[in-house]
Amino acid sequence: MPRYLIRKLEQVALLSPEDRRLIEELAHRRTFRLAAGEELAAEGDRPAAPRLFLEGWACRSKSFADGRRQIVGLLLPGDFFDLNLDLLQAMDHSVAAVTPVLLAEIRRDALEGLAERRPALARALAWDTLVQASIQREWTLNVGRRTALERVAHLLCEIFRRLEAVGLTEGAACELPLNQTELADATGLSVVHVNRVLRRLRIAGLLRLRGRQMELPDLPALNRLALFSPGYLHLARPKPEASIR
Amino acid sequence: MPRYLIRKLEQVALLSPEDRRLIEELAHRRTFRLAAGEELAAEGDRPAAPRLFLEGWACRSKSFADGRRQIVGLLLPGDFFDLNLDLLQAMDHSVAAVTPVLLAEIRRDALEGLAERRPALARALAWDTLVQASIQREWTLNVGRRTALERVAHLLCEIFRRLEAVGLTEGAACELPLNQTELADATGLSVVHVNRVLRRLRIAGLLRLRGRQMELPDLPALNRLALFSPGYLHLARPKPEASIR
DNA sequence: ACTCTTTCTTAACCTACGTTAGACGCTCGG
DNA sequence: CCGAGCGTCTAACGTAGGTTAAGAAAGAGT
Repeated sequence: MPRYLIRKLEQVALLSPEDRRLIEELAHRRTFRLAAGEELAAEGDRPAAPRLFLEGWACRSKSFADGRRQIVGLLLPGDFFDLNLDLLQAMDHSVAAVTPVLLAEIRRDALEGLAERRPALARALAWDTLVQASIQREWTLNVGRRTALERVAHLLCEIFRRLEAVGLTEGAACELPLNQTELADATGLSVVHVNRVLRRLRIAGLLRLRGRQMELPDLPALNRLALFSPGYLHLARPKPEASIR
Repeated sequence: MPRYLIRKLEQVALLSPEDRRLIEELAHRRTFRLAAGEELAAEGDRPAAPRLFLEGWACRSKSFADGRRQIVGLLLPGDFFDLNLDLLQAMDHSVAAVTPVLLAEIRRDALEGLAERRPALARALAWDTLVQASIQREWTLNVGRRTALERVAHLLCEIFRRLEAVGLTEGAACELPLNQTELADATGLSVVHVNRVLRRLRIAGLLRLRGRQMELPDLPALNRLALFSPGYLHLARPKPEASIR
């Protein structure tokens, strides 16, 4: 069931069969389904138990009273939300399902003493948390210093690479269940401008969209345009041709 | 020596004298000094041992080959850099001293088994990591959705509140060793525009600058202008009058 | 087949911010 | 005391991206 998580962790850690069994066990206890659009947690809520995304996309977002909204992160299959977040008093952001979602609740006690019992697994989970932090820094850079074109392109490159890491790409194609409003909120742009940028990418032959699927026919060119250097994802086996450095 | 860290942690956790002794011990082993402007780590470097900032300011930044640069975070006295970062292969960002800095190297083995030996302390350290992540999300929101005026104001509010948490404010005043270039890089703006915004804040009576000190004569008004709600800092005792929610 | 609703798309216009340029004042080394 | 170098400040102008508005497409439910 938690095959995406396992696939991701195995890119950077050697998991024993016992580790894999433990992950399965972690993830099997209690699973939930959410419909697209449903909120998992709202700003101000008391954080609940950590959860693992088994299927589907969600996003973290923060918003102002006047309606401005920023998506501050994407949660893809195999991602945790949030391993330790329940130490905090109140959520500082919301989490909402973008597509129908399947998730597993992780019981806190299952993680106790993990560092001693299964050090490789504990390290892999710590690695995942660090990567989430690194992605967050890249997003700050993205909205802070990239142009609109670079920004959207970068988001697409990141999504593709992250899905690739969990085996959810097919050739140059993958899912893209975000609508243009959501792309705008993730990049700090207006919907209209996102539309303009997508058109330019399409005309340049760098992007094809049909329904909720996207295809990136010339990934190296898109990576270059986006100033995408995949190092920040800290994956062990980056595709050499996907790198600009 | 690590009094700022202790002060910060005691806002949210009950530390036993033994915990405090342990922190002192952690921090005393090896200390370093860096001059203003020196780099602690560069993008691509292999991460070193975790460090604790005892005195002085530093910043994390990422940049492009064409010179664009984004400061993605500030490291203030009492902050860690980075508790677990040495699990990663390569730094995804740089860290540079903004002022002369005093820091302590934390030996990894000192943290082993901490969860069992000193659970309250281990939780306090995990809390600190989570707060860093929360701040990073707020920065993404800041550069993504706030106007230039709000952005700069928000940065000032955050700096003030974080310094207050470690006891480094005096009345309405605190240090601000960042020059306008650095403020621009932290907010995703140009230097010229930061200057314009600072002028507006000064004229509005919300900011007074002399040398490397700033004074915020009307903090509630500045908080409102900045859309600053201190919840994301997850401090236990927020000043009620400093909140807008 | 219909509406209802959401999403996408484009055009016309506007503004918040960036860019370029230069003046002015520190401070620090010689 | 001088200049070099850096940081601050301001003005003039340019542009990337926002806003408003409205039509076209695409689903979703009946």
